[in-house]
Amino acid sequence: MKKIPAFRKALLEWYDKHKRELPWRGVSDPYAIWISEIMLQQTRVAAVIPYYERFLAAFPDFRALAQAPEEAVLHLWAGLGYYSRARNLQKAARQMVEMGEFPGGYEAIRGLAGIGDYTAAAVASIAFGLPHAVLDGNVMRVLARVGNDASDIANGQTRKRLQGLAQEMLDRSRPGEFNQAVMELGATVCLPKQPLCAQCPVVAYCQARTAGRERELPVKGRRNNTVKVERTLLLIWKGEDVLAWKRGEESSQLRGFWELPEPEHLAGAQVVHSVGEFRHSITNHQFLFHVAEARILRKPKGFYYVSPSHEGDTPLSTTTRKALACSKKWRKSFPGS
DNA sequence: AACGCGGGGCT
DNA sequence: AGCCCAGCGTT
Repeated sequence: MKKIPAFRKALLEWYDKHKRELPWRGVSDPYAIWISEIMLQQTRVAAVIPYYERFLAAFPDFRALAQAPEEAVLHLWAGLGYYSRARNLQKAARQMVEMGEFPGGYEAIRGLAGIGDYTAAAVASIAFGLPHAVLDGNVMRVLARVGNDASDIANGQTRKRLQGLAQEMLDRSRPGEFNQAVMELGATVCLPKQPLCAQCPVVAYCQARTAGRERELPVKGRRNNTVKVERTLLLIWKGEDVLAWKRGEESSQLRGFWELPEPEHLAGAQVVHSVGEFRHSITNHQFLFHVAEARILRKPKGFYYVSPSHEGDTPLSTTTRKALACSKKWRKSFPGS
């Protein structure tokens, strides 16, 4: 692309004036920047903010995080999704304790658990001012449009080329802010469906806009169809406690979280009544959960009565919490039952 | 290269 | 009803 210096200048001036005030903006602590970047992986800013505040209050530095019980970390992460991020976070914190410090170079950062190309470049540039360009969904969209590039961004070769282009565009005097400026543009102006080109500081450099094709870019390969599944969760009370089981180490998903039993688990369970239903969609599955209260004669092996109100040592899965909410709502409409 | 992983908000 | 989101690790 021509006029790269002018592009950088226009973008950075816009960023200085229009950037959103976010809790991790203006922070210089690499630890805090790292936490924010991990939370922001595939997760919107609005969802991250409250988690970020709570997490930093609970674990102010990598030593505190390294020492914490995994249950406490998962509890603070519950609801944010992609739980391997939380486990890798703690793994990386322990790596830092071994190293004696937060690593200050790109390769060392890239070697930490849960850190890939994107996050390594983000932390290196924002926390340490190193000249590494980030490439995420926002950057790919902006670059594909600026260059009017109709290549499939799901393709590895395309990504490699875009990574090179991003590196070429990077303002080496302000790498961290330039990276954030491109992402900010993608998040607030260069939107996927309806780009706000009238507000765009670099519209003059956008070849897709010139061609009138900005809404058609970027091109992305089609993904899997969604699968619909119907299931039932059982609430079996013993006083204030409810019967649940814990996902063990062998579980590939939601490891360490507590789940409610289903009829298949409990051959002898007698359903008392239904308390409602809720929808829950994850990745390409769309669940409809029926929720029922039930009774059993004897506690089955592998199940325990846990207290939903003392969630500190029993992280509850989102479906468990939604089912408990159904029960609470049902009780409100049928008091005394 | 393809897939699994959460969950929510917007179109 | 999809699409998309400051992606990463495994196979």
